[in-house]
Amino acid sequence: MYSIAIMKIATWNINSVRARIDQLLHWLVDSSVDIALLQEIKCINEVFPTEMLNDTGYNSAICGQKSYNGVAILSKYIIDDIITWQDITDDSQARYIEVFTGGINVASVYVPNGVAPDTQQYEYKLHFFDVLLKHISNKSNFVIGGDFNVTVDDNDVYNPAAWRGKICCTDKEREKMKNLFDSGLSDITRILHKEEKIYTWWNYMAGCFNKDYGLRLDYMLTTKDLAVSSAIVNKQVRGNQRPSDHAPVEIIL
DNA sequence: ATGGTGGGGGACCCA
Repeated sequence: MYSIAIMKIATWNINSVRARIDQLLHWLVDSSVDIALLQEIKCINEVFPTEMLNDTGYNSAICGQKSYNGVAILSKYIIDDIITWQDITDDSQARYIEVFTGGINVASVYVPNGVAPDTQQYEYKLHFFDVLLKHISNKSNFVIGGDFNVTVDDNDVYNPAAWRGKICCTDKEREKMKNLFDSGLSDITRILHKEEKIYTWWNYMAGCFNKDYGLRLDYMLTTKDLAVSSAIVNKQVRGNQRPSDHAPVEIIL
């Protein structure tokens, strides 16, 4: 059963859902988001603001963790068939949740940061991509959004020369993203905005947002059986008081 | 110049 409705699906690394619940509710309403994919909720399921979201018209599926990580999916539609990373791997970090809602399969992912090449965390990041690729291969009617912590090319980096070889900009990480694209997932933001500089994350430090010193780390990837009419970065949300360091990416399906 | 900010939780870890 394929959806023929027009829907807005968006991803946002919120950097603590409890610190930004008011911003979340305003964004959902102001942007008319139908399905929201959240990362870095930084709380356990029991203290996620499920009731406030329900009062605003959203069901929640949560894969939480104390203090760090944590992902969730909010939907105006009924949520079925919830799968978390812990259901499909022996990894205890809360970085992936997948559901069926609004007639499509949707996943929210928070790829490890990786810290720097030649670290254990970097190897964990590369391995995470391999496990993710294996899990999502051959899916259809599928949208996966989230913080992939990788730039695909120089148009995703404000200062490519300075960032070359640094974390989020290494060849090995970019190869993992290409593997996802080769498996049938479309980088819909880039497809609809070729050759543009696009960023979704700006460091809190040194006024990076005001200088537009950013990276594109957040993506909405869609299988080719889905038609997407727009994909934008909502920079207004990054300009809020006490913002997340990431801006949402919003697509219309 | 190796700084700067921010969230979690209550000293440092993570980004």
